[in-house]
This record gives sequence, structure tokens and C-alpha cells, in this order.
Amino acid sequence: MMQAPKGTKDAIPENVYKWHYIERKAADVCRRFGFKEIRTPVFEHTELFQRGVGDTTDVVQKEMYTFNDKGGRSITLKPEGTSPAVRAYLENNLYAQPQPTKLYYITPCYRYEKPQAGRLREFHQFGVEAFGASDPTIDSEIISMVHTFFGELGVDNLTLNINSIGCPVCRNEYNKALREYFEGRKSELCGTCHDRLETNPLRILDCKSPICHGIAEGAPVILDYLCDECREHFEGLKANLENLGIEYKIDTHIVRGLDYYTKTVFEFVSNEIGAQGTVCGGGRYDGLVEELGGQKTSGIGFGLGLERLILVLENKDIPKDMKTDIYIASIGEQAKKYAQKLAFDLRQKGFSCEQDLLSRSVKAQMKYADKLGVRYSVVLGDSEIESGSAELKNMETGEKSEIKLDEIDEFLK
RNA sequence: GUGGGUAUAGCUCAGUUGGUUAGAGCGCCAGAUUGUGGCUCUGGAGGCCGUCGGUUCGAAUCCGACUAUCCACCCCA
Repeated sequence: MMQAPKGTKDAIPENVYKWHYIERKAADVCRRFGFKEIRTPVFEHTELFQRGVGDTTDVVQKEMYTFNDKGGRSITLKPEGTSPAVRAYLENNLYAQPQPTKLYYITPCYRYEKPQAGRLREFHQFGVEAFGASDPTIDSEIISMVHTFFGELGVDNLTLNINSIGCPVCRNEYNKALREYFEGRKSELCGTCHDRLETNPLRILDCKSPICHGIAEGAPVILDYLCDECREHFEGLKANLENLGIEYKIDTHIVRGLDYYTKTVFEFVSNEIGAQGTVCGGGRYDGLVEELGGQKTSGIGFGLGLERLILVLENKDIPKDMKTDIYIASIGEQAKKYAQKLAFDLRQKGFSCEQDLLSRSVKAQMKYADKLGVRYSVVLGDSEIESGSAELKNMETGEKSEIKLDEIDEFLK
């Protein structure tokens, strides 16, 4: 049998209500926080991600869905949402509109990875980006928005971790200090960290190997190396979060794996959904717009994995989509035709209704109506059509009431 | 890319030391005196036991490879 490609998942009718719920909530929270929706293509020129995400990152080096189109262009399915948003910001001159520009999107993303709990090859991200604001007020506004979003979904078991990874200037100083520290214990590090010592010592802090982790405990802390500007920014963010009453932890080991991050980085983590516990990750990227050809412009945003969010929501009560208003059961051909017209008219008036499509017995029709979870049902036979009235049944209470067929819509309201 | 687990009905799983027509619960469909759901009862449909190969008189059961899936590393949302 054919099956969906590895790492992809269908959203089938019995589950889509979760997606609807989350998407509605995202749109509503964005409206209140002043973020406007932007939709960008699923694919972009490969170069966008090479420059935006960074040529040396794992995402670009080994996880992208890249192919040549029939015109010989190198195309890549978007592995993340930030670079496309920046590209669109520049291409559509959004910087010429009143600043800051606050955008949000819900989009599929693609990464060629080995699937596991909370990690798919096609996954969906709710993300926001804010351009043109360098003050930490926007940092805290965005974090408070995620906080609100999770709070209103009833997710209360996440930890907010924050950190600052500085600007290129102070990070450089810090890298030097780190190299010096790890150089002394080089022989003890794991294989990958051995390499990281050369390429990106920051990432050693993130290593899950107990040995490296232990060594990292004693490593110099980035916060001690921040330049004045970066330190003030981070202090400002902390003060803002306290002002808003949002709890956070400082985790000097969070290091985002995409090259563009500067200063603020943060993540919301769950310990209930397996190893891939980061439900939301984000941070500031003050160099990215310039890197992609624009003026020097501050930026900050986050990405939030919808599949992971659904995992976190596993045992929560999620409101189902609206029930069908009425099922029209019918006996015989004449009644079926009548039901057809009645259903059509009610649908024109905005009600949802269903009729028999399989010529089943009344009993079977009622069973089906029950499984659909309809609010009301009505049975039409020759006598009902003749008299123009029938018994409307409330499927929840079982209560019946005699009504005129041309007045059904009054009862459905 | 590396490691480990799993693979029997639509779903969740039984299947005794290899032995003949492979089972249960749930779900689906149909009935239980002729036109009304939920509870109960009865019946029915539905499985090349993941695929290929090997051992054996005989394999769902043992062995190997492959594939799929799950979990972890890595990476990240």
C-alpha cells in the first residue's frame, strides 16, 4: 500500500479540530498584540537560507530539501520561517511603512531529519517577527505574547529559559575565553565537541554528553563577557519580564543553532513530550536584515512547533468544532426528495444539515445521526409531507416537539 | 548519519515448548414483530501474521536480510 513519505503526517477529520483551535488562538493573540499575518512561499532560492540561516549550520549543511527546478534554479523548501519573512520585508519595502513591522505566520517547514517524538520532516510553525525595534520592550512583548498564547491554551507546564549570547563583538571575546578553557581539557571532550572547539565552542555548552556537560559546568559564562550595550539590553529584558510578572530562568547554556541570533535568546520547554522538549524557541537577530541586503535593522522573533504543541496539549480539553445542526431522516423516495430540498434550503440559510445518502433504514439513519453528534433530527415520511409538520427531536435530551416543516429554521437558532 | 525496540483484523492486543480451518475487545455493517439514536442481545464482513530468503516433514512462532514504524543520539520547533 502507498503511504505518506517518512516524517509526514495527515491531519484527519477526527483531529483537525485541534489545529483549528490552535490556529484561531494564534490569530487572536496576534491581533491583540498587533502582529499582522504574512504568507510567503513554501519554497525559496537556496541562497536565502545559506546566507540567512548560515552556511555552516546543520540545518543548511544536511537537512534541507534542495532541488533544481526545470529552469535550473536551486530551490529549497523552507526549513524555517525567519529568513523568508526578512526577504519579504525587504522585497515589499515594508520598512517604508510605519515602524516597527510586526508580522506573524503559520507555515509548514521542511527538514530532512530522522523522525522521532516531536520531530517530523514536514512540521508546522507558528512564528512572529518584529523588525525595526531594538529596545528590550519588544523582546518582552514577544515573550509575553507566547506566554499569553500558552496560558490561554491551558498549557501551564512549560519553563521559560532566557539567555543573552551577545553581539558579534562581545561574543568574540567570549569565544576566546571558552576556547582557552576547553583547550585545557581537550582530551576529555567527546568527538563532536572536539571539532566544535574549532568551529563553534559555544555549542559545547549545549552538549548532552554527561562528560562534556560536566566540563561545561565550570566554563566561563557568557553573561560575564557581555559588552555594556548587550548587558544593559539583557538587564532591561529581565526587568520587563519582572514588571509583567512572567517567571523565567536564566540558562546560560541555551545557544540557538541558527547563525543569525544575537543578544536575547529564549525557549519554552516541556519535559513531558520526550527528548524534543523545546516547544517554542526564538531570539533577536540584529544582523540578519543587513546580511540579506537591507539596511541595518533590528529583528526579533520566535518559532513555535505546532505538532509539539499538540503533544503538550495531549490530555487537555480542546473544544470540538461546531456540531451539525440537524439530520433529516427520510422514508421512501418522495420523502428523500423532500429532504433534499429541505436540506438545501436550510443550508442556504446558514445551518449545517445532513440527510440520508445510503438509503438506509430509519433506525440506521438515527444511529448515524447520533454518531455525527447532531443537535436535532427529524424523520420525514408521507404523512409528514402531507401535513407539513413533523416531530423535531432534540438529540441531547431525547425530547420531541411538533413543528411546522417550513419553520424548522426558527427552532435551530 | 549512529544506536536500540517493534511489526498478527480499521484500532488496542492475545496466540502456550514450531503442529492442521489464526483469536478477543473495541469499531464497522445488519437484525431483535413492520417509521426513531445512546444500553443490551444476536449475526456478518474484514488478516498472503510487514516483505524476501533460510532452517524444518511442518513457521505467525526459530535464523538472516530488507522495508516500515517508534524511541534515543545528533539537531531543533
